[in-house]
Amino acid sequence: MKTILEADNDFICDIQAPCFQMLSEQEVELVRASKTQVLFRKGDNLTKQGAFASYILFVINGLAKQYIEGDNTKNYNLRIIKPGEFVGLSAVFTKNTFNYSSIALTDCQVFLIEKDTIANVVKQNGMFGFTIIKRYCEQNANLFDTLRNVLYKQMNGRIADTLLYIDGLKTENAEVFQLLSRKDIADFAGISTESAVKLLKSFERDGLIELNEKDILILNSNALLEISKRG
Amino acid sequence: MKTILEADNDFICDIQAPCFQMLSEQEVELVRASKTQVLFRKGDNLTKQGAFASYILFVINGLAKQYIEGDNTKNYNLRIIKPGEFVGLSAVFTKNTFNYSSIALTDCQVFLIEKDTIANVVKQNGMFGFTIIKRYCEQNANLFDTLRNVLYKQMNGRIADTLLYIDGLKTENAEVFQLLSRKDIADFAGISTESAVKLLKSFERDGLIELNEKDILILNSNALLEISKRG
DNA sequence: AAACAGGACAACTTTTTTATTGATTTGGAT
DNA sequence: ATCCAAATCAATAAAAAAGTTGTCCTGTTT
Repeated sequence: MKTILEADNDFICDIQAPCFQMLSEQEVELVRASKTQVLFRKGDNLTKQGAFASYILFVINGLAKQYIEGDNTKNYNLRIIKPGEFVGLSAVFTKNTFNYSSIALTDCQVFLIEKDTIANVVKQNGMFGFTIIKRYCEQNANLFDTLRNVLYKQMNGRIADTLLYIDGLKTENAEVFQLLSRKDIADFAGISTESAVKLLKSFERDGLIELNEKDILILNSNALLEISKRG
Repeated sequence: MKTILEADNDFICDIQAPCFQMLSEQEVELVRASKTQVLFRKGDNLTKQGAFASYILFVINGLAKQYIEGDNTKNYNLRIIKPGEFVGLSAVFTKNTFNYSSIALTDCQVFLIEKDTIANVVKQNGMFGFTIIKRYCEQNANLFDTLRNVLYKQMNGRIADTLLYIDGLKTENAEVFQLLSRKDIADFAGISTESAVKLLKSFERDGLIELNEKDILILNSNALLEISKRG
């Protein structure tokens, strides 16, 4: 008997995502043979910082949150992982362990591909390798932005940044703010929850944003951009 | 700078657990070289059903819960994982993926050992292999009990079983019941949460147990044993 | 030294989750 | 057809978590 978890496996995850289109029949077969599909429930960890990474993850649908864990309970949120994105790319080429954790914000269909398989396909297929490298570089560039953010900006700039970033996801995922608590937002900005709450209220008072329960509407993105730039 | 996550790594996890005592200097070195230590926070997944398993986990301290995921939201709890126990033994020898999920009930210091390493050490050291097999068999035997439970017993028997099982953990972990919700208990017994609540109350009325907030005191274990046997 | 950014703490409110209870339904066994 | 075990549903209560706000403390900047 097939459980729901396995059902329609072939149907759902036949490798239709754009980035797999450039693979040859034989290469697709390689990937298909080594992959496994998993339903991560809301709240499940997709990756755990420090755990061995023998595979990469490719998110088919659902949203997840990638973060680094510090001491005690201080996490820093790095990004929202969207459908069509990879998690754990660095595991393939260098590091043997995940250097961040990630957790499902909604149920996520994900498939896992063993790193040897990806490595082999990359070696065979330059074009595929190219897109992988490109993605990896993008993530890397974002890391630099993040670092700059933390190093040089203060509260206002950071939270403005955070709001603009998350707002950018709203086109594809209108409900994204509903999935995030004030603590989540604070952890994106790298400030305390209380400070985040206060800043949001003050932005609202200044007419920059509007708070509807958990949803946040950006009223004046130029001003926010300005605040973000000013730091 | 060392983060708390890494600090005292060598100190905490030098392989002092009984089951590693029988390893030679050189074998310990093998394990030490391939292992990584991770702090799983309360609520983190130690394993995810269906994900690739390239390592086994050894719990140093903390408690976790192992369960199988069904369709929708129906989970079945298999066991409480205690310090000194392995998770994912089957990954080493046969299956390439975890066939259950597990989640930390408290913060857990765990170390992860790559499966190749364990396999090699087992091949070298018969005595170590023996204890690994022994543990594996124990887990297996418990699985049969579980199966029998599900197949042949009804509510009363199942919840009596569950209570006796969890109560057995109280000697080492007095607070174990505090870590479990009524849903957790229901998922151990494989019944609905509401039924679990009602049965617990009825057991209390009959003087078999005493409910103090989340803690449960067994007053008449013989009667519970009887109920468990009767099924 | 004064001003400021921002975290920590405490008190409190609101929201969400968990627990509880009774009523109703379902699907087998008898 | 009837009885029973047990799930489901619905309403409510209780507990826990999240959000909010004000005050205070600390380390920097000017």
